[in-house]
Amino acid sequence: MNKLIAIAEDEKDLSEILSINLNQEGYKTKIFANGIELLNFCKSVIPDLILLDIMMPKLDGIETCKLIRKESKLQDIPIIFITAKSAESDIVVGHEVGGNDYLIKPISSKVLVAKIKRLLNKTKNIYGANFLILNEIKLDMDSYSTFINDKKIDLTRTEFLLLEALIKNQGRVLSRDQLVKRKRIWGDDKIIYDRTIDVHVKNLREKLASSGKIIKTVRGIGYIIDTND
Amino acid sequence: MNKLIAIAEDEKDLSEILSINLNQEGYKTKIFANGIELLNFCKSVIPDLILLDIMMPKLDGIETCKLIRKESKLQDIPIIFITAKSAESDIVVGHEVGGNDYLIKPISSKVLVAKIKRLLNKTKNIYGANFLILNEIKLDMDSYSTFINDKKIDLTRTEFLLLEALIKNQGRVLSRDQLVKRKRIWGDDKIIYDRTIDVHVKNLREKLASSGKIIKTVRGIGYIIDTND
DNA sequence: TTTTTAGTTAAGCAATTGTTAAAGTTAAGT
DNA sequence: ACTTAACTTTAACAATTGCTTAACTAAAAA
Repeated sequence: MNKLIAIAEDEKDLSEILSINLNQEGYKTKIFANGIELLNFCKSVIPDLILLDIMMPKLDGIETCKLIRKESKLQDIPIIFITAKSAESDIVVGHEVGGNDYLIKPISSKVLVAKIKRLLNKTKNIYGANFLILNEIKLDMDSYSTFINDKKIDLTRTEFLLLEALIKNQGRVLSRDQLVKRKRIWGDDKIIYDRTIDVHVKNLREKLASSGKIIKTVRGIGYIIDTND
Repeated sequence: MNKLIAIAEDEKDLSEILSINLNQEGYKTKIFANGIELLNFCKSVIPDLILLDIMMPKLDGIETCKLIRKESKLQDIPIIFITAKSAESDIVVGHEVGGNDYLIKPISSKVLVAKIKRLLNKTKNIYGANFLILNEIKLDMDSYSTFINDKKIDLTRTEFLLLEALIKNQGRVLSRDQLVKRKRIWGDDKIIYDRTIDVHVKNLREKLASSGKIIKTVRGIGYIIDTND
């Protein structure tokens, strides 16, 4: 089924380009000049994803997001904030009010589509799949238990979630910085020294024994799961 | 995915003709009357290629190009200058400030499309994944790994990023100075002796083995990737 | 030939990562 | 509330990697 993406953005140039790009990828789009228009529309139709510019007249993105998250029918819709290059603090606030991701201007169409795809596919997988499997490693997402060749091993909560993050991003390097900012592991505002990751990785490798080899270090960048060799 | 071409040209007749021609070829276009308008737009959206008239009111093509090349997010966008028949010197200056190619008025639509295709086809994406491909060389931008004929080779972070810069600017000489100032490689304020580049290039060539031949030295100027011969 | 520029080498040094142990934290049981 | 145990985080130090520089050689230009 064709997904509907709502775009709330007052810069017409930008919203049109976004819309064209998304249409080409097979998404339907609907453009709104501010938060009020968007919310009005949502009374009758529930979009599958919302792009929300933070700086907007009448009702800005942050306030709009807060209102969306209050509506039980709308509260699980993925929201991507659009923010100006400079305003790093926007990202933090965006997260706090329930944003799922953000795009920093100028926006590349590649990044736009990638983020949207990621979010739309994610919501699909949340329901149903309770196992995360990678070769001989199996994570039971319900019981938080880990198996290697169906033999149970004990991981702590942090180790388990770290391994989950790495597996879910298989083939992509995750920097310490990206890892340390994971809400799923460290909540909203806890600040963790990035080298803490190294210790967890060390312990993970140890507990995974020979399977631990798949956690590779990419010097100068971060860690990655790589099953080749 | 459909590419967006930005046209900065004050002669409305010409920009419309260019736009129509490109639309027919399946490109999206956006017209700007001068450099300022273009740069403004680029604060929100990154075009895939820019056509830049040298003679423009407010902010001419050369100055516009200089400003684009200073922005790390925009610095690798292919730029084609549009210049009047007489002004041969424009071509030289255009190259110096980082232009990739030029079109001389009157512009034939055949030449226009050919030049654009040549510049855009250099890097193709496969599977929507983040690959940078040049002949037998493939860079996986997610895992920071490099392949030659699908065989993995080990590059260090710096070598990888240097190769990325050269490939993204294929056909354009990058001076040691330009390279040494790349934020993506050396961050904001690190000062590097420019001949350090030579050593990295030497190591790169060695690791790329026979494929290393494509990194050419342009004596007195810098390095370039050139796949001819 | 002289001068300039680029290629190459190797050593010192800086940056990054691995590892350990101790201190801090949390949670559960008594 | 106290104790204990398990886990997390940090700090310190060791090991490693690879970046940068300087010095020398080779090649090209003047």
